[in-house]
Amino acid sequence: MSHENPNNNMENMENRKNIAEKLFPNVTLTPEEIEKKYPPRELPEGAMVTRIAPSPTGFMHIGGLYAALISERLAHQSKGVFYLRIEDTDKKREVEGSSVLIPKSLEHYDIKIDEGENSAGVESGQYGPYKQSDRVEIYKTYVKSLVEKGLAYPCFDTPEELEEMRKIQEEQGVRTGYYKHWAKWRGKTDQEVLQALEEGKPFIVRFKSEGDFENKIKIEDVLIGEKELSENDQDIVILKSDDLPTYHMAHIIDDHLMGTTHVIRGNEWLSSLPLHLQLFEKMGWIPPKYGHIFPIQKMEGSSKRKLSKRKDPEANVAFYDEQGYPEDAVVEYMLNLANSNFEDWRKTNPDKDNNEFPLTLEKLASSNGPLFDFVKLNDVSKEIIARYSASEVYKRVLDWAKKYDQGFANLIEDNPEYTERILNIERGNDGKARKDIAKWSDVKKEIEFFFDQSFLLTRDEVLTLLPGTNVDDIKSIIDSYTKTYNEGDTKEEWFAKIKEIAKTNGYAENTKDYKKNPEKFKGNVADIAKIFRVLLTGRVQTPDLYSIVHAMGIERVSKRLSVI
RNA sequence: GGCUCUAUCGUCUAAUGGUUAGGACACGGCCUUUUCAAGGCUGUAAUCGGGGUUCAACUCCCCGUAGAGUCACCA
Repeated sequence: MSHENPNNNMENMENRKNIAEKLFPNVTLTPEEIEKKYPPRELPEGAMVTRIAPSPTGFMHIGGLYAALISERLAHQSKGVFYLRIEDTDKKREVEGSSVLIPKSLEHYDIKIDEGENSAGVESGQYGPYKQSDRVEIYKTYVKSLVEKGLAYPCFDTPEELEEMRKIQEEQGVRTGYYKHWAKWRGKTDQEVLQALEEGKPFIVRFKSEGDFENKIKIEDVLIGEKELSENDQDIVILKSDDLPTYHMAHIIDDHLMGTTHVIRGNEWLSSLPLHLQLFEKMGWIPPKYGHIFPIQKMEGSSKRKLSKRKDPEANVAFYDEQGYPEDAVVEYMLNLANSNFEDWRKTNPDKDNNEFPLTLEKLASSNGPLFDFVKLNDVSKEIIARYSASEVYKRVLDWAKKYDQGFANLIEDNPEYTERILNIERGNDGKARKDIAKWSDVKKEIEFFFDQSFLLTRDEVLTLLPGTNVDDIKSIIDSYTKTYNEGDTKEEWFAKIKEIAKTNGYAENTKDYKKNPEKFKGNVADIAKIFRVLLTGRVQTPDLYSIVHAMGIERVSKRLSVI
């Protein structure tokens, strides 16, 4: 390790080359050759190149979708590129077949990737391959050159030795890790390394950090702002014993080669940012801008915690599809979390596609670990569904039911016109539509009673729903109704007749009269309506009765009225 | 535990040293009304605590407290 003698330096360089060659006998490429294949992107000024880079370890996490949505909007609004890169360098945690879930989810939410492998398995883009396991030659080439330059070194510690070291560090109360004098193989002579290699010991490659933990460096995060963090002094692993790189190394190389300008990722990465910046510097590359977003959290008892893959079904994006939330609802809810001015924008632009909303990093910066709020999601969703036409709702519900409730799917598919008529009740584009459907799984319980197949009401049940009402009165009321009913009546005409029926049967015509002199009446007109409501629907709370009567049709109405 | 980040109504947040601290969701009331929704009007509700700096602090600084993240041959 002499720096004084130039001959020694020359000798060291030779030795390192020798070591690198022995480490990677099959690597024949050079960094320069690789760089040539990844020319700078030709994009307009200010265009952002962003990516979503998940590891295929199971289902897609809602936080991943959130980061993807933000990244995609930023890229496309700046006429840039958004791409998907699969980071499958952890073979132990990889879940077979889960990588396809990612493009599937993105496509489902209409988050368009410009490059990467889509759900059909077709890869597009000139900066690939977009799956890290297909890029091992690239990583090894760079790692090899790092070893040649003396910026990385092989390490032959066994896991047991590392465990032992860690224990000692914990006992001594010092920082754990592979750094300074703890970095045993960093100080070994070339001869010792060569010998270990000779013996065929398995190795990993570590980055040789020249950082000092006591040194604070200023880092610039596009979301959090300028912060001070300690310099990295850990000789982190960059190449594992299975020949695959670690995340740190792989993402540095990929983001550089693929021309990424902005990395939007979870803030669990913030503490390793000094390391990443250091790696970029040592590679001689300009780092992208980093933005760390806080995780979406939920309340558990009285404390907040990150949405957990294991405990929380809502952490899985598939959950929202199962529940039947329209994609737009999930997207708009997330846009609202990302930029709180989204709501105002939506209010002033009710008909615009949410893609037109200008998402900004500035507004995103203030989002600090929001709590997932189902009530709010439901509200957003209700507003969106209220704007759908009956036929759109029908189509969406049917699609959903075919996947998650086949029985219900059959029911409404057998009665398309009837179902649409039902769904059209109190639905209009005047902004005053019913807002009682938040998700497709709500629809069944809302409209079930319309269908004879799922409607069974006995006389006794009717009477328990109408306590204190005389059976003869009910009969008489129904009788007057059937006699005066006219299919062509308007809502006003129809209700005038109900009032008339109330009057002739000793009920108050309107609530005001009834409230003035309750003792003079058997009840009021609301009670009359209630009788029909119960007989027709089996419940005491329903949408507008006139609409129900007309949606059901004369035959069904008569049949239901005849139960008594 | 070390290091780091964060802190405004119950929730999501607005207010880049000067506002009666604003909005949305939720909750309550009233109006409308054949029930329920929807709609209109309206109300309750917040700057974590303590010190500074300043004429003036939600805003800047320090110390607490709380929450979160991270400390792997995982990403």
